[in-house]
Amino acid sequence: MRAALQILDDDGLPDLTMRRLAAALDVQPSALYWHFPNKQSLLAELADRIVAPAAPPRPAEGSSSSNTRAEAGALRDALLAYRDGAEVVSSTLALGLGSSAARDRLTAAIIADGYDADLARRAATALLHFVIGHVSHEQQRMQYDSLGVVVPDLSLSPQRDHDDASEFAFGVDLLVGGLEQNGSPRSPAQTHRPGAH
Amino acid sequence: MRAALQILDDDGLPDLTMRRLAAALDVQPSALYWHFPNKQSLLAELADRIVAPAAPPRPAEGSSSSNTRAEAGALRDALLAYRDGAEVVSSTLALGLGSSAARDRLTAAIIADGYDADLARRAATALLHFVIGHVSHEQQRMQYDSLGVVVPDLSLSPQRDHDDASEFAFGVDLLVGGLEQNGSPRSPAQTHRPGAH
DNA sequence: ACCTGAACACCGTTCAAGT
DNA sequence: ACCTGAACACCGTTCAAGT
Repeated sequence: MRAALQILDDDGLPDLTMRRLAAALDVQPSALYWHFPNKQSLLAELADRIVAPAAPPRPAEGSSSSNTRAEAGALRDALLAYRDGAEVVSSTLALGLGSSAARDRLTAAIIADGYDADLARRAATALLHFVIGHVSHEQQRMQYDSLGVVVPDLSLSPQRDHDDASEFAFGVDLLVGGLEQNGSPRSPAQTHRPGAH
Repeated sequence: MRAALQILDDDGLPDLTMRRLAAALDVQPSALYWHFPNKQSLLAELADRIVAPAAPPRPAEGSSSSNTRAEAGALRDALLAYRDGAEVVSSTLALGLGSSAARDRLTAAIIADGYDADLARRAATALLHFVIGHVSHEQQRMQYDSLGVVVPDLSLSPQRDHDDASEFAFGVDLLVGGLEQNGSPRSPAQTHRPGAH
């Protein structure tokens, strides 16, 4: 795991191959298959380690939706801490393998902000998709910037002064805003569009 | 492109290799490199074709945020129309290659619902991340379901009756709700958290 | 318990050469 | 203009065999 995180951070996810990892450990590639059934499970464990330090400052009651915002920010920080961190978590998230910790933590934060558990779970899913998508985008742009690739800036985009952090906060605010108006804190569970099913 | 979409839909993105595509066209793999500089650009063009039919029903003025909701739904449908469609678009989205059509169309829909252009662009980015993340998740679950893989259902999730469509609608509603309270239609541009930089 | 050696069945990409 | 042939430098994974 330590060696894998090293390779990931130094050279990126595409270079994190079983053969390269084996070489870093002075071992034959086949040796890794005694410790992990396959590459996917190795990545899943890596994802857990990346998400793990995403502990939010502290649970605070009262201030509106502050726990949710803090948790989203902490998760972003955790993903940004390793190169291609978002991509690693994204790849394992869909498999049901690992990284449910991220969703669980977001859910807990939303509940701590006073929302019903079922609503919280669904909102956490939406928030998680946004967070991973956004950070993934950030990191891929970083990679292309560092490679000197001229990424064609969106042709008709006049100002590009919103930096990543504020754009991230904007997205979180949209979701939190929707949350606050949909099921307001301490209200019973309520579906968003009655009769939609 | 036709052959590539065929392979994608029949066997999924992992099986869409240059060699397999060449074989389907009765051609040597190297022949493809006369038509495309590399695999990435081939995928980018594929992504454009997948997103293309995402035309929303019709622009309607008046009903609150209906254009945005319709466009998001149309985009979801387009991604679902091909196996691993979301993954294809996701992979090219970050590169700045192609698939800016999706963001542009979402932006246009939000503007049509009466929002300021700058706000619309940032909201479209957030919405796009959610849509792609959600559909990507849906499709990966499909793949594992069809393979008979027992995906460990979230341990402490009592009811799992919200189907994908309604969960998708819920996420869209959250973002649209946040949009409605943040910068209400026809109001001038306004930052979300003054002094946040 | 943990690893090696050797193989299997693949990849994307390049490039001289053909027609 | 469009393609072949042949190669380069890789992949993930399996499995008998070693210690």
